Amino acid sequence: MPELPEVETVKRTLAKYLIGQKIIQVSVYQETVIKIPDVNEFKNEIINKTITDIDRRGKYLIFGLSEGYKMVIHLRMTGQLVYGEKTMPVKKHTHVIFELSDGRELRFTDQRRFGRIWLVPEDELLGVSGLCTLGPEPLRDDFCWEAFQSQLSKRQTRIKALLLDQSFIAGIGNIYADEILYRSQIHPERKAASLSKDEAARLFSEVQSTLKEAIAHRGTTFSDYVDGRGEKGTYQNYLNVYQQLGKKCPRCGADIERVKVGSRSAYYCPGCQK
DNA sequence: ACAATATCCTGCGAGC
DNA sequence: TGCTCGCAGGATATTG
Repeated sequence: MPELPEVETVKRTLAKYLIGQKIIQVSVYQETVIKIPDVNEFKNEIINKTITDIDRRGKYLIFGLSEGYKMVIHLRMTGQLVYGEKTMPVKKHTHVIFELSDGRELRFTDQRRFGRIWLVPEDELLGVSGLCTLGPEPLRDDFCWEAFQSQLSKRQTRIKALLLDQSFIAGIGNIYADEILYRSQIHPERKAASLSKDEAARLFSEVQSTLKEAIAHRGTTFSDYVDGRGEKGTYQNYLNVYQQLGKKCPRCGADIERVKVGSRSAYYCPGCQK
């Protein structure tokens, strides 16, 4: 599941190779992945544009293109964006291939077909669904403790559900929500407003440190995730609770348990998450 | 405005 | 062996 650390790693690996390259040709094999505009217009508009920069907002990748265009890509669950030689075997579920000016290719594959691509003029970027309602970026300097605490105190939903809400905070998915709550020693079913100031402060801090550590380890590869060069991450070796059912808590030795929060699994330690 | 739930999609493993 | 069922979860639409 590409969450903030995985998308950030894809961004960094791709930036090394793609900036300055021109898109020579594009093939679309699964039309539903192109959200905006329609496929023919997408092809016409993107050909001969140069990639000027790559940015990330939450789990969205934003490619700056020449002539003031932006291409936005969301990998959702199983999306992969890999740069490499034309001679690489074409994987099943390859939906879009971009041919680049250096003779290599950028390929978008997505087993579950949840991923989406938008191409818009710069001034219509906020028209990309989800982008304009995105909450604060947790690793930016302007991630604000006062606002975080104030928002928490007003919400009756369970804390795990709130961490997954992209309009509350951008970039956290199921893996890091569980890991962040474990490190903060907070039970996933606690109501957000019930957290003490100390608990909220721990949460605010662990959101940032967990995501930073995961980026340092190039993300978590649980099933599908690979970076922009097809390499797996290593943070799966450092998980404390996510998918660790039946294992012992590294902190207190209790058995890790699982509950449903909404329709998602939440893994936690019943011994030390209160 | 907020909270909770159904929906999309494919592959995989469990159970019979 | 081969079938069905449940599970995995990001974001959005819908319902209460």
